[in-house]
Amino acid sequence: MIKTSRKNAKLSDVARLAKVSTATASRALMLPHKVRPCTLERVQAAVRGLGYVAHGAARALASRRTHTIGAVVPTLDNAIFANTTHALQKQFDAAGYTLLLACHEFDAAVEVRLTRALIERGIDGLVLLGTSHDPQIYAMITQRKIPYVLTWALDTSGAHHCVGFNNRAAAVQLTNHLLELGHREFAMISGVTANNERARDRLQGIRDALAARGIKLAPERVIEKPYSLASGREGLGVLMASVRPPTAVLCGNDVLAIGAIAECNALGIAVPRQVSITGFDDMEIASLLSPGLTTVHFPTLELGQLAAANLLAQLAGGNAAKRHELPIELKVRGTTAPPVRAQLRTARR
Amino acid sequence: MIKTSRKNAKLSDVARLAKVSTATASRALMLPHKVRPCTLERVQAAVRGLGYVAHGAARALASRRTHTIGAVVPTLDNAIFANTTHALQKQFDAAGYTLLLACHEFDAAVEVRLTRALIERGIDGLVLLGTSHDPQIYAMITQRKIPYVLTWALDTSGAHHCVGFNNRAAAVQLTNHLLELGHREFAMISGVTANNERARDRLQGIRDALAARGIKLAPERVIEKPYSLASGREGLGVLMASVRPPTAVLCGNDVLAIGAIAECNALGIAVPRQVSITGFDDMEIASLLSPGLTTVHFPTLELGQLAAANLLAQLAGGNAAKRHELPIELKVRGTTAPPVRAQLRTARR
DNA sequence: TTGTAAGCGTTATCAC
DNA sequence: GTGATAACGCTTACAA
Repeated sequence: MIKTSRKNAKLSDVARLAKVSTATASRALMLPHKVRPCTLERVQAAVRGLGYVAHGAARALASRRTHTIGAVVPTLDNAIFANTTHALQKQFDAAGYTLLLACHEFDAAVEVRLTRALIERGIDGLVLLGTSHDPQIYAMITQRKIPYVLTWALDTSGAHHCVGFNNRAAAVQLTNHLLELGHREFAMISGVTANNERARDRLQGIRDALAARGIKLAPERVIEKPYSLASGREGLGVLMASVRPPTAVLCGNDVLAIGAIAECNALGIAVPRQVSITGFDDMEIASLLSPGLTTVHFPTLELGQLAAANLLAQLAGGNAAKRHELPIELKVRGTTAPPVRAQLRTARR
Repeated sequence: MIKTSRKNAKLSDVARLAKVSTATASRALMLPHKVRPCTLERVQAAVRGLGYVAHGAARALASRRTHTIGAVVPTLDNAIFANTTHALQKQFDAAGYTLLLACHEFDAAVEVRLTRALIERGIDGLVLLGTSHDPQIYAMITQRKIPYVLTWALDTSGAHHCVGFNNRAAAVQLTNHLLELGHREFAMISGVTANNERARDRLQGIRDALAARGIKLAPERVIEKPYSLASGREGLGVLMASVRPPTAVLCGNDVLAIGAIAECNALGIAVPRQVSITGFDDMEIASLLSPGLTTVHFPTLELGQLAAANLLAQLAGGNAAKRHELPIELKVRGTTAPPVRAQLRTARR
């Protein structure tokens, strides 16, 4: 049985037991190859014998590195962010870094506060989700020279490292697909666009793609709601109750899309025969249950991996790409025929 | 414009600018009421002027508190853990603590390594998911006297603080419901039970409830697979292809259940007319799309909140409950009639 | 290869 | 209420 001493062993205890100086003991742990094998062995034995665990704060204070990386994300309630965060943690762990996590729930002021808290705790690097952030945040990390990477969206200024998706292009692609199917009556159930350039970019992409065909997205055809199933249901209800219901409803993310489909089911509206529901984000689950669903898939795990790799490269002093765009994938499933009313409307023109 | 000095301001800089000692400067920040208002004002002005941010490592070294709490969870890929983690982070943040997060992906050895890493980084408290952990983990946190709380499951030994669910009782409840509907042919698609007492408890609860009625769960009626949609599909396929397919399939979690339903759809098996699919965990999404689904709901957000509160109470030296069981909820939706074959089989006996 | 010793930036214990 | 000053436990020049 291991003897449990009153106090936790310190490096000096290890050094004494191994009959070396604290400097050598430290080296044995940090740079094993810079120490003679037999002394290394003695130190390691002492470490095991005492159950020594390094004191991170002391180590950080002396070495000026915490081996900790911060991540500030909107929320973990959304699978896409949870996945990405998971991937981040995994990659960082593999590189010997621990993850400090904070969720701001789409509140810009909270984001500033949380970021400040992380910096104060001490982080060697920072992952920020999205590109639009309070100037205070950029000021803090710039002044303290903390390496960072923006994820999910792509920075247009060229000032920041970023690895992400082109949300606008994704929206254009999805909209064009629907246009080719013959749709002309569009609507969107969008996430809240405030403090969320991903939501804004998606909405803009749709507007742009439609504008290219001379179609305008009327204000009453754009519903902005928080990401939730209930929002999706409500949004669809409002849209379909209007005098001129749309034939194609684009949803800001998978949760909204699922809610919209559920409401269609509840209202007896056939999908996609009467209305096409499409959306952004993963939706593996949704597509399983509603096989006709067309979506834009974003590889969130790869995003996390590459974002982590980018930041680690910066930390290693290597040459990390300033901008890395990940490809998205349009997943067309089920029917290719346009909804009934879309055909009628188109024909009438 | 704020002047950006070459180096980050230290407390001694603040003290000099405010014309006080570092001791007073420190007090002004830590115990504002122990300092005369006018000096407090001077210090605060200096802090603002210099953009001073405390050095966490130095602070932790001197005060022996990191204001950081660690959480080791299986994964964030599963919504239930992501939700709980989100709630934890939120609660801890509100109390001035930052969250260090690690995911072990159901690997016991990784869990030990990650926990050690968190301890090494310095944590004031620890949240562990589940009750079954490597003895090394308990040894480390006990020896270092780190307050901790076990979550999700309930500790039976009484040795640990825990706040969680009675997974076995939940399984009994769900099984009894199916028994009352007239089901006699049961099967389970379980998660991997190794290193997962939640999965084990659920399986055991089903076995117990059936045994009480003299029914045995045949080995070929228990399929153990990782939590994934694909697993659910495969599992159901195997079960229904057997010579004597079950009428009631209990799924270890929502993801497996959704997969099972999807496979039913693909195979043309009517749910719940030909087979009842039920499961554990949230399933708000699944139930929206397959209204007949009966599930056991676990309030994961409340769990996170209460677990955090328990740990914070311990940290504050207060009296935290040693064991806190959260109620689960059986959500019966849709049909109450037993599946067709179940009726036939029962009648034949 | 190893040892000596000077920090790292705070907090906390004393006196005053 | 405030100010010296000694920890806190480790890393890292610099010396040997």
